[in-house]
Amino acid sequence: MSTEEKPEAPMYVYESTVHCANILLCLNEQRKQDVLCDVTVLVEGREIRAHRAVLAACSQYFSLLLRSQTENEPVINLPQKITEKGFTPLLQFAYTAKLLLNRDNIQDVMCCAEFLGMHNLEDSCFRFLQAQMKSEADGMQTSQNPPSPQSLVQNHHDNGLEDANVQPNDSKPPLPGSRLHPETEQLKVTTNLHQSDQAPAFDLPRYPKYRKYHQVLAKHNTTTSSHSSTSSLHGSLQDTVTSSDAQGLNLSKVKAEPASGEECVPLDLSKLEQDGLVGGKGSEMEMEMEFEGRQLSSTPIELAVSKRSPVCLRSLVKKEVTSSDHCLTADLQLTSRTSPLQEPQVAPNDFQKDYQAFVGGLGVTASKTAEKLTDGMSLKSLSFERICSQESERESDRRSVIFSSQAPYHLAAPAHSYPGESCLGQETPDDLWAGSSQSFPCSQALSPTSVSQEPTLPYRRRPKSSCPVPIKMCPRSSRAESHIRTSSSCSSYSYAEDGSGGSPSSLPQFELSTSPCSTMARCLALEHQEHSMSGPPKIKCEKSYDTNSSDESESFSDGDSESFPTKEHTQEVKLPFSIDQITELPRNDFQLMIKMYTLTSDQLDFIHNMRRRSKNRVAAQRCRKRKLDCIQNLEHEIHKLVCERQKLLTERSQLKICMGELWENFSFLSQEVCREEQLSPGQSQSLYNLHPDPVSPGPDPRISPNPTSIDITLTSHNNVVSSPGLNDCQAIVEPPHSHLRVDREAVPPQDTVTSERSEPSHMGSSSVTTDFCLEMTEKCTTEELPERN
DNA sequence: GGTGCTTGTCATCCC
DNA sequence: TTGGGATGACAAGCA
Repeated sequence: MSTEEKPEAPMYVYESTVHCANILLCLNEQRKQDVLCDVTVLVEGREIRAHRAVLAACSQYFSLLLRSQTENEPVINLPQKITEKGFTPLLQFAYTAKLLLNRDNIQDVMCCAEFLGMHNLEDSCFRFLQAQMKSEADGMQTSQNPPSPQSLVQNHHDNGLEDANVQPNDSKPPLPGSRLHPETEQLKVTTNLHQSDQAPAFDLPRYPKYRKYHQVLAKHNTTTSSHSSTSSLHGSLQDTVTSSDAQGLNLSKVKAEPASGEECVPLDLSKLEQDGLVGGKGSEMEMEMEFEGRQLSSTPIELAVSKRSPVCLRSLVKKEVTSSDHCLTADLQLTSRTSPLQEPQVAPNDFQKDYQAFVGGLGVTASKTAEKLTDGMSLKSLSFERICSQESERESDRRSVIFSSQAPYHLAAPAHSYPGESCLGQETPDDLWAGSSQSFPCSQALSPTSVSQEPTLPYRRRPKSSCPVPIKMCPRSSRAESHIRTSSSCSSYSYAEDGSGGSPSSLPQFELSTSPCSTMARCLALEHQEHSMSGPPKIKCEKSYDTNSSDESESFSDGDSESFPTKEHTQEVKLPFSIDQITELPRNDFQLMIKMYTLTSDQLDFIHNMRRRSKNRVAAQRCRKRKLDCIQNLEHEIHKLVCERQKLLTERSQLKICMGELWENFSFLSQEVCREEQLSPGQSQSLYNLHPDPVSPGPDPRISPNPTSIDITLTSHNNVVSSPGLNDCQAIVEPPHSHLRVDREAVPPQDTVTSERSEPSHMGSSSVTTDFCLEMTEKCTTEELPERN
């Protein structure tokens, strides 16, 4: 596949199969020639030749090192901590976007990757691809307008595969520089995820049951966040691994590892079963790109599917340690199998050889890809086979996508799961249909695991609704339905009424309610087709009344016979799907599912009633929870307000004390000033001129220039401050309601009250201070008045 | 048997 | 028009 031999071949064909580092190589042939094979890396004394640009681009370590290194220093001696076992796969990954991991090298690879700064290997690869496609689309827009990855993904969605999770995580346009160091952005996203997924701190409700409900809800949210939050991947995965220890490595759980995790690489699950090469789809992708230039039809889907199966390296290590004996081989599915480097156990020499051949003969191996296309099984097929090995292979592609997209939702549900049902792979074909709700994404949300986990709780257990039971339908009879619910059976469709685990609102069905179900509907369709071929297994979905059936019938005949026709008492509704499907499918999928079957009006009524009740049940639970939250919030607000009021009251009392002291001081100072005024009238005049009233500048001619004294008396609420010189001058302040009387004129004293009240702005030098006092007093009184009232 | 709590359901409104 | 969410009211089970 040497590009030298195929100069006309688009460069992106080559780069599309390699790691993002090679984006540097694809710019032009000249530059590529400049950077090829110019560095020798010494790993444990062994020489490994590599491209300077590749090294620099794929590793922060090399990037920094080579930046300062001259062309005359073609040898890089890696530290001892970098082993050949760990470095070789990484270098191979840099060229092929294929990371081969096994139990022997994974630790070394992780150490090397961490040391070299090769984070987000998968992400960088996806970004590379997207950037490539985007740039390519931009370049060819005038001639061909090739579909961008986003549009392809959109088309993919429009085609019905609207799995929200089946998306490349780099749907955003790549940022400049994000190709080489995408971890910055990814870390940001991770942080946001972590923040947004933080389980809120729940205030425990007062009521015991609600408290229990909230506790479980909080626990669930924590669990969910741990699953959705990258930073807590390890812990959650540990739980997962622990739970799956009994069954070995749970592939579905592995597949459901969040894709946004740092230091995560996608895992080709097929490697768990066959330690050989896969990536047929990747080859297919490459071949399409190579042979048809911009034919990317299947690429985004493959991208999406492969993105659905990432697994964290650390998680892999844990799995390796705990349960897995398989050789794990990470495969981005974006690479071809062209390079012989991709043998799982790559000897260093082989690698050198291969990678030199890779340099010189990249194009040569391309033809081999086509030959190998049919050999390898894609991630889709294999994972699907792993998950649903009983399914026929005639629709393996499509359905593998479906089930691959499904699988994570089993993980997305809280760590608890049905014992023995957590792995789809364990399902029998019958389970797949009759128990389809078990494999149903949302059904996990309603799994009565909490019941099983809390066996002491005397709640009504919810039988496996996925196994439809006979249901007596009493259409349009609320009473009857109420009996159905409250009877011993309660049952076939009621949740575990512990208010917690079985509470739909407390479980992640809302998080899962969108996309997976559409695929599930497709599954249903497929299942339906299958079962149509072998005879529709008309499942009797009939609500049983268990031991109280006689009582129930009595109750019907006693009190409820008026509310519905008698003939409906014993009417049985046979439904071809489970209760979970009725209640949990999204609207479109639900309608789609209904249209698949020919249902009678009774069946439709029953289905719609059940669905409505289910929805309303959940809504009621949410509503009550909200109500309780509101009450709690209000109580909290009240508590805060009471505390604040206490604080304000204390502050006000302190202010009163301060005000009293201020008045005393002011009065005393006024006395002093008045005495001095009496001694030196001229100074008083100058004082007036220096401190004019801000409202009426300049001394009022009617005011005597020589006030003898100012007597301020605060008469409000017994805070009376009298000056010792009442006889000399009077400045009476009555703070309440602006009853302020300031008399600075000793002569004539008889005018003081009226004149000052009518013209408060003519208070001269003391007016400023008096205004302040007035203001403060008014503030005090106005604050106190409402309290008195 | 009365009471309080919890939960499911219905009716209704609204989007 | 239909579906669904929100919510008050009611009924039943349970301790």
